[in-house]
Amino acid sequence: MIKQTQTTEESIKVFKALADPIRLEIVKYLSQLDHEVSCGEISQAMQISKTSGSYHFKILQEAGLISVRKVAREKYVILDRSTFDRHLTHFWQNL
Amino acid sequence: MIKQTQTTEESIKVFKALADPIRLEIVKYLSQLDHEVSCGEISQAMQISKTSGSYHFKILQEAGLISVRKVAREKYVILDRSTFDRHLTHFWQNL
DNA sequence: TATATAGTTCAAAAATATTTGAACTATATA
DNA sequence: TATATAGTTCAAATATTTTTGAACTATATA
Repeated sequence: MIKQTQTTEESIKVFKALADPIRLEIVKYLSQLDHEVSCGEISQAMQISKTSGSYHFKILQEAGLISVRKVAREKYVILDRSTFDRHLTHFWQNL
Repeated sequence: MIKQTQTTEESIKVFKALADPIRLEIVKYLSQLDHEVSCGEISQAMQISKTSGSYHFKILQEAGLISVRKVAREKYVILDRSTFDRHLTHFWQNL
């Protein structure tokens, strides 16, 4: 049993990040693939501009919902499920 | 095992509703008491005006996170835990 | 070297969300 | 009946979020 701490601020960031249709679709897409995917591939799949993609990835990353690996020109993202667990799955425990 | 359906729109409403410090505090307060509480009592505990309270309760209600019972002049609210379960606790199952 | 590709940054515009106070409805009580 | 209480509604002001395109950095490739 692991003791969790999280500030209200962190939770707000997570809920804000999930409170947008594009970002929720990105999460759904990543959860189905369940491996690293490049930002370009995701932007294409979501039909959004790269500028818009860049904005939304930043918000997801700052909420801790995705983690990011830079490989040369490209950026690969993957879900960080521990953050979902902490804030969603174990919502009542950590409130 | 119960089959769940939920639209993206519903999920967005829930996450938006939780993406605000006042509303998250209201949820925390209600979860600790775990029984019906009047809007007035909550507004007082949160130190917000009744107008602001009214606004936030509406958003929580429209997201399905609280249910409401009107008794004469007063309005009593209580958490609807099934909505939290559907959208948070069982996030991955229902995505 | 020249050109293409992946992604970022910036500022302006547009869209949404929140706060505020005044006026309101409905019910309770002196 | 007069007054107080609980909560709603409205519109204006403010704050925050999202979109957009142009200019940019860094890397790859012809």
